[in-house]
Amino acid sequence: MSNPKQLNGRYQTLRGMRDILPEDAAAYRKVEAAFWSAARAHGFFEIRTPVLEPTELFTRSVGEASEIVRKEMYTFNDRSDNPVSLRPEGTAGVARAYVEHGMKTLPQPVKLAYCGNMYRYERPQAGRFREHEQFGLEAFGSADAATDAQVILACWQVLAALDLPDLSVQVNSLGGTDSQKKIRRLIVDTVTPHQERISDDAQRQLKENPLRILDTKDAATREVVEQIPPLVDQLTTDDREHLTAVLEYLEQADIPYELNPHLARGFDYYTRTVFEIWGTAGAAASLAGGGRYDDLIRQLGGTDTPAVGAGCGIYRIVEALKAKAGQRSFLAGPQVYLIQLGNDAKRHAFELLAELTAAGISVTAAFGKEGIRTQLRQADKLGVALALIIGQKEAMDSSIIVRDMSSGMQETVPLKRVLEEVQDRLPKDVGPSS
RNA sequence: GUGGCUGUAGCUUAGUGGUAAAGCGCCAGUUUGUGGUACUGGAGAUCGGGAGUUCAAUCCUCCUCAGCCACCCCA
Repeated sequence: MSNPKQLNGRYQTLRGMRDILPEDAAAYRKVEAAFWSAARAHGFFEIRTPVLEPTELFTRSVGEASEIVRKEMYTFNDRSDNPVSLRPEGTAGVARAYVEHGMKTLPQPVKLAYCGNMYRYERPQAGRFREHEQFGLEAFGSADAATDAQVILACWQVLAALDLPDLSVQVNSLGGTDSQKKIRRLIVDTVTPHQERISDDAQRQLKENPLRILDTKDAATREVVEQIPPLVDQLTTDDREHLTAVLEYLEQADIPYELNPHLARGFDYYTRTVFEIWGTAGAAASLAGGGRYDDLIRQLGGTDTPAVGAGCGIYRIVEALKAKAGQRSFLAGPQVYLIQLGNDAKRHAFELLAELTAAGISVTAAFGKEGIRTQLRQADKLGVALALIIGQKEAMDSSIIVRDMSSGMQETVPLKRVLEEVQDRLPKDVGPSS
């Protein structure tokens, strides 16, 4: 409908989509590495599921009435006219895979980790895009509170490993199936008499998903919400004990948490424990969120299986990382710059390139450039540790100049010995990231 | 989906009702084969797109698209 060419006839990314440039990509790597390391430490196995799923998978799991399903899904009919959607979140697909592949026959709990792009057709805003990368953990087949705590712990450890300041873990319980009914009833009964005072959004929520009213930002609505009696009192004894146990485990692991009775989540499938981890920007940029979903597997056609999981937004974590005082770039450029002067030298240089790269050394060269000054200048800008200079003279007697870029000291060595000379002089601990 | 602000070279910005500047970056050079400083030159903008008003619009009006911010919601 709209013209795809916006920038003077050139193409640009779709709304809410963005290129992740090398600088940020390096930070993503860093975060992903921290995640996989924690996932491995906690015994989670990687799973990769499709980006595209039948639309019904999400309407069933995330919820027909949820904001996400109502207006934020990329939904369309494929060429066979089947309604399909880009995944708006990760849990549904993993849960589907658990059922589809009969993972109930594996030793329980089955612990799965994933990392991938999620899609939501929203209005872009700070920390929110239409495509975003998320990593997550899901544990199926354990109803134990310790499993809830382990998922929270794992997320916490990822963020802590990245040394993010001022993290805050928010925990609440929405109750199991029975208590949740009572809680919804209580909210509706308390708020309804004050309907005129609450916002339009809240009135809609009251009908569609009363739990959502809990975290309203509207001042007037908030006042009404404050009148709701403590929800903890509505929990069944089992639910209350479960919550208490989760909190006790968190304490044991030294995780500073806050019991937040206003915490609710936008997916309908949550039962009992829900949690979020906030960074310095508070609720406005929750870095991670998740909870227990004991009914989901059955709703998706599997046998009754308790489960708990979490998802974390990588870009938000990257933002928090970059905001840290004195944070340096994670970009790792090449270590060695190959300077060649003249055609003979260029041939030798190319041979050398093959040899050094095969040995795992990160080498770069600008073969189109001539002139030593230009090439040195570029080597400097790239911040390489060493420059290797080969000109006519060196090409003739099979030698090469090894120049240390920070000290300016250089030495001519036989071509045959370059590899070891380079290996000797490169800082050992600093390798290319990845 | 709702509301507010914004839109000039790759980036950050200046500017005028008569078709545009600067800094950074990029490219090339500053007599001999050596960088980080300095200097010189060059490339690069249909002033987001479209329509309108006008003799004339980058500058005025409208529409549209995009970006930013907030709400809804979420990572």
